[in-house]
Amino acid sequence: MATINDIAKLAKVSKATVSKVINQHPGVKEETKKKVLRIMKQNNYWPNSVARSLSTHKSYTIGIFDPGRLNNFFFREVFEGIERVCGDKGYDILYFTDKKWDGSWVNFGYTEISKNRSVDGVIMMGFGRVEMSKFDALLASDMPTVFIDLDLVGKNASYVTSDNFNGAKTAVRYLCQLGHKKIAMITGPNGFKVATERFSGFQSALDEFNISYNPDWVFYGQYELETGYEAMKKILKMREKPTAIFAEDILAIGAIRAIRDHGFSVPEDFSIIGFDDIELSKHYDLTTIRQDKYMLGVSAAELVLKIINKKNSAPVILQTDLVKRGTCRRITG
Amino acid sequence: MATINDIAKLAKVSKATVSKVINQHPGVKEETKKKVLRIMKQNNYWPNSVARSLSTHKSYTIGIFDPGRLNNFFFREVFEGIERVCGDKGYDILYFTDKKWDGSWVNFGYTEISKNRSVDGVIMMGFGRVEMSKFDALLASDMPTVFIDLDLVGKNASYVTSDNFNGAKTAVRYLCQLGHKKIAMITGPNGFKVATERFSGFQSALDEFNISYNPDWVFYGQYELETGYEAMKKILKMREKPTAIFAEDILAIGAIRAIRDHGFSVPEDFSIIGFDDIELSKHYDLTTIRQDKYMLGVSAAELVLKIINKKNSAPVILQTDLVKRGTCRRITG
DNA sequence: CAGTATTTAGAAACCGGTTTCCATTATCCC
DNA sequence: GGGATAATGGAAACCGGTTTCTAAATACTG
Repeated sequence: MATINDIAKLAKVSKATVSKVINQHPGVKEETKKKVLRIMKQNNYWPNSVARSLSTHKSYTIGIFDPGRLNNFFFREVFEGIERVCGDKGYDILYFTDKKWDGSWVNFGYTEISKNRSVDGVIMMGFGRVEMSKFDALLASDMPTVFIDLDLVGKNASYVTSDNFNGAKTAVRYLCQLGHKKIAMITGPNGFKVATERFSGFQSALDEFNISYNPDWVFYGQYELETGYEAMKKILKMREKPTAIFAEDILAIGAIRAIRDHGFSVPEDFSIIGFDDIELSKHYDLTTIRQDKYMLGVSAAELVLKIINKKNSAPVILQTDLVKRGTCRRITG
Repeated sequence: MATINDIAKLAKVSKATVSKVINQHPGVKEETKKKVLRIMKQNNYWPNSVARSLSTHKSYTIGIFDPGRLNNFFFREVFEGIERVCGDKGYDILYFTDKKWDGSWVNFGYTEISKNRSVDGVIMMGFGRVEMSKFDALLASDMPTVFIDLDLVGKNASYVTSDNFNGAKTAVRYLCQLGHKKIAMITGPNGFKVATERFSGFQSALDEFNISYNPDWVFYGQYELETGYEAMKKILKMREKPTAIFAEDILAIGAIRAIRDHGFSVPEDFSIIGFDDIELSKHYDLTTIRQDKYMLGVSAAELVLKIINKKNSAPVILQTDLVKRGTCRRITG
């Protein structure tokens, strides 16, 4: 492949001049610029990214850290949103893999890893609220950073998330409006930001309707179908049972399966409302709160590009929608 | 961050020596090596990847092209397999986005794009059998390349795929063994390699059981639920109906939904067998042929690393499994 | 037309590494 | 102890760009 030196020779100018033409710097006569451009075109020349990165410390690359492996149901859509925006702006995506370092001494955190590759910014996704100190250096650094679903900010760091609180509140309010007074909640790991916020929304809606909340009807677990299934099994054994259940989609689906497996049905015996609107939910006709996952990715990418370009970096909170399908019914009394 | 020059100064040696230590080249006295290593450790130094790439033309990075956006149900798992292997070997993943070039003149194909970023190899996924000439340059180049589900080979190119022919054959044979003689097939776009192979497997199994195949019972379309749904609707209107249907999972699920929506049931009225074993299939209790998507990713990554290391590059064909669930039944007569 | 201001182009240093090749030093042998 | 040989370390070139700074060429004054 042609290099800048080849082009310089062919155009009988110095590489400095070629570089100026490439980068549209002033101080090159129109005539020479034309000549250089012609030669570049003839040779299908484009400056080498790596060399460019070395001298500019920029790379037209956005890094992604995703060590927790963002929930399968989410990943693809979020990634697609990121990809769309990055592509449109000419950026590629560097996905940092979990490496097992060869017992080498280096103690590289996210900042060092990112700088070592000269990425222009990073998107952090799939992190829980664990070991927050791991982010200190990154937050303090000048590396443009956007967290997905983790409300961390810094000089050059911000975040995007769905409005989990209001989304959950809408869900539970909807159940209340349908006449439900006994509402259970099954949710994710206790420390997770999203789970915490949704739980607050749950409580807030109940308050609004003057319903006291029963701690026995709140279950925590992993974001796995089994968690919902097991929690529901417990509910089914209770003397006093709730009439409705609020749970993230995959947990809600687990609950539905437990209900059916035990000879009951939805929504006749229990109303169920989910959160997320994952692909699967349609197949269970699950009424749920929709998060726009694609938009989450789009927003994250746009935000990191803004930070890179020194524009405003206010966090982005995406609104959610209530998607009414068939798992909730009105009850009386 | 410390550079090689800093280390050289601190250790009172030349950067050439530091470089030799880093790369474990011979010709450095044990004593100096120890000293240099100590200084490196003290300064948490690790050589800059970009600079390294520039001089070695290697980057410890695998590129991925995925313009067709590999089927949602596949992408995540395949990607995870790739990621696992790359991570274990110290490679990161560069995901090339679809860029809209700024009307610039450059006419860069996959080869140029890859070389421009100095990736060590590329994995091509989500491509159909369209415009094969786009791959000519890449196949002829020295860029280590692995195609997923596209049987292209070259000096430094190979591929991984599932054994679609035998997988399909197993599926249809299973139906035949259950007594079915009237079998329909719904499949993907006509030009796609995987669709073609599966169709051959379908035919081959029928031959084996001396069953003539009815062209009216073969449907092509996109890999979308609706395709299966619509095809099944047509089947339901036929005077002579098949008793069993073979279709890729998402199409099979579409068919199941159509069957149910029209008041029939599975497997009582129709036996259905799928192909892929996507996440959704469990939820429909779909009997299907399982492709190991994670392993597809693992194999692709391992293969590209082999090519990079000048080891053998024979294509990898993964075997499939019959997963018996509840959508097929034995019929008599 | 000489003197000054402005364009324009290029030389050189730099980004942070690797690698070749040569000079020095240490080791070996008789 | 001197000469040959092997081990060691560094200078310099290179990878392919960007950027600064200065020199040369051109244009503008009066």
